[in-house]
Amino acid sequence: MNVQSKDNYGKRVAVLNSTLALLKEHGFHGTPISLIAKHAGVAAGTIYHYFDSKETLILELYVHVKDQLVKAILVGDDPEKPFKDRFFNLLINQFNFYIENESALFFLEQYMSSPFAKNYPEKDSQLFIDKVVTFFHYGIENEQFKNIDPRLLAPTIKGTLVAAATFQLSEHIVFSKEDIIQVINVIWDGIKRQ
Amino acid sequence: MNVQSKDNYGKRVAVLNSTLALLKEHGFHGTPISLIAKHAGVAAGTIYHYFDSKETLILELYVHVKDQLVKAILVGDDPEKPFKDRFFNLLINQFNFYIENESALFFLEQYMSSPFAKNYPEKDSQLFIDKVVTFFHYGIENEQFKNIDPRLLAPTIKGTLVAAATFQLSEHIVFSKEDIIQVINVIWDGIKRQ
DNA sequence: TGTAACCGAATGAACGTTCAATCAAAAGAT
DNA sequence: ATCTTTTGATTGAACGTTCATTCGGTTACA
Repeated sequence: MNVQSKDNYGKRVAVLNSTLALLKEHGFHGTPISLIAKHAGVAAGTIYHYFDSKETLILELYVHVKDQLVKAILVGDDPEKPFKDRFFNLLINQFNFYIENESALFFLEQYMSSPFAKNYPEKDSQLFIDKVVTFFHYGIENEQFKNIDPRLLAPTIKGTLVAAATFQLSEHIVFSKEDIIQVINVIWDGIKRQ
Repeated sequence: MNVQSKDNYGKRVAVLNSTLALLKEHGFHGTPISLIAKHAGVAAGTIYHYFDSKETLILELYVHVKDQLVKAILVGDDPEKPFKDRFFNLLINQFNFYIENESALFFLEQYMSSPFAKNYPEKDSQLFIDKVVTFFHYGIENEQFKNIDPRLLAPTIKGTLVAAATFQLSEHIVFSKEDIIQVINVIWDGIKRQ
C-alpha cells in the first residue's frame, strides 16, 4: 500500500523547479527561501518538510537536474549502431537539452564551480554513472579515441558543448542542425584516433 | 604627481587577494566581509574605503584577475613567429597560469557562470580585449582556423583548457610538458583548417 | 594643521530555520 | 454506513543569528 499515487510530491518538484528558475536570475545568495516559497506557491515551512536545509535542497536539485539531463541525452541511443553515430547522437541531444533548459545549464555550470562540488564529490546521478560514463569507457577501450587520459575526455567534450550552447543562448542566434554537427565535428576531429 | 608609488594600495591588493583565496573555500555566500578583513589584516571599514560595496569588490576582483591572466598568457609572445607556434605558446601559458593559480581559475569560472557576468557584460580587462581578442581575429582573418563563428572559438578553446587544468588540479596528477602539448593538439586538430 | 588612511563597535535589515496550530484525508472502531 | 482517531502535510509568524554597511573617532603623514 505504498502511497505516492494521487497527488503527492508535487510540491517537492515545484520547489525544485522554482529554485532552479530563481537561481539563474539571482544566484545562490540572493534567492532566499522565502522567495522560493512564494514562487512555488508554498509556505516557507513546507520546504523544510521536504528538505533538511537550503544546502541539501541544492544538493538534491543537482541530482534531479542531472537525471533529467541523462534521460535527454539517451533518447534514441541504439547500441547496435556504429560508435560514431551514437557519439554524434548523444552530443546533439546534450546540446539540445542545454539550449532548451537554459536554467539547467546555468545551474549545472554554477554548481560544478562552487564549493558544493568540492564538498560533496560523491553526489551524482546514478543514471549518469551507469549510462554515460559506461559509454565513454567503451570508446576508450575499443580504441575509438586518441590515447589521452580517459578522465580528461568527458570534461573536454563538455567544455566545448557548453561553450557552444552558452554562445547561442547569450547571443540569441539559432544554430541550424548543420551548425551543431559542425561543432560536434570540432570535438570529434580533436579526440578521434587519427 | 601620480601617487601610487611608495606603499599605497597595498591594502587594496591584500583585500583582493584575500577575497580570491576565501571565495575558493567558501563561495560568495559564505565569505563575509568580516572574514575578508581578518584574512587581509585590515579592518572591515577599510574595505569600504577602497570598494563601494561587496558587489563592486567582486567586479573589480574579476578585472584584476583577468589582467593577471592576460599578462601571464602573453609571456614570450613574438608576432614574428609562425601562427601555430604563437598559438601553442599562448595556450601553454594559459594552462600554466591556471594550475599555478587555482583560486584564480576557480573564481573566473564561478564568475562567468554567475549573475554578475550577465548583469555586467561590459566589465572586462582592457588588456584582454586589446591583445587576446586581437590575436584570434588575426587567426580567423588569415584563415588559420576552420570556418566556424569566431565568437565560438574562444569559449571552445577555453573550455578544453579549463577542463584539463581542473582535471590536473582535482586529481593531483602532474601533466608533463608533453601531456600539455597533447591536450593543446586536441584543440588544434579540432579547430585548424584542414 | 589638515587630509587621507584606517579602525572596529554599532546598526538595522535580511535571512534560515523552528514550531505550535490547522486541516484534510485515511484508518480503525462500532 | 457513521463516528472517532490518527497521521502527516501545510502554514506563517516568530526567533535568533548573521551580515553588509555606516560612522565617529584615531593615527600617519605631508
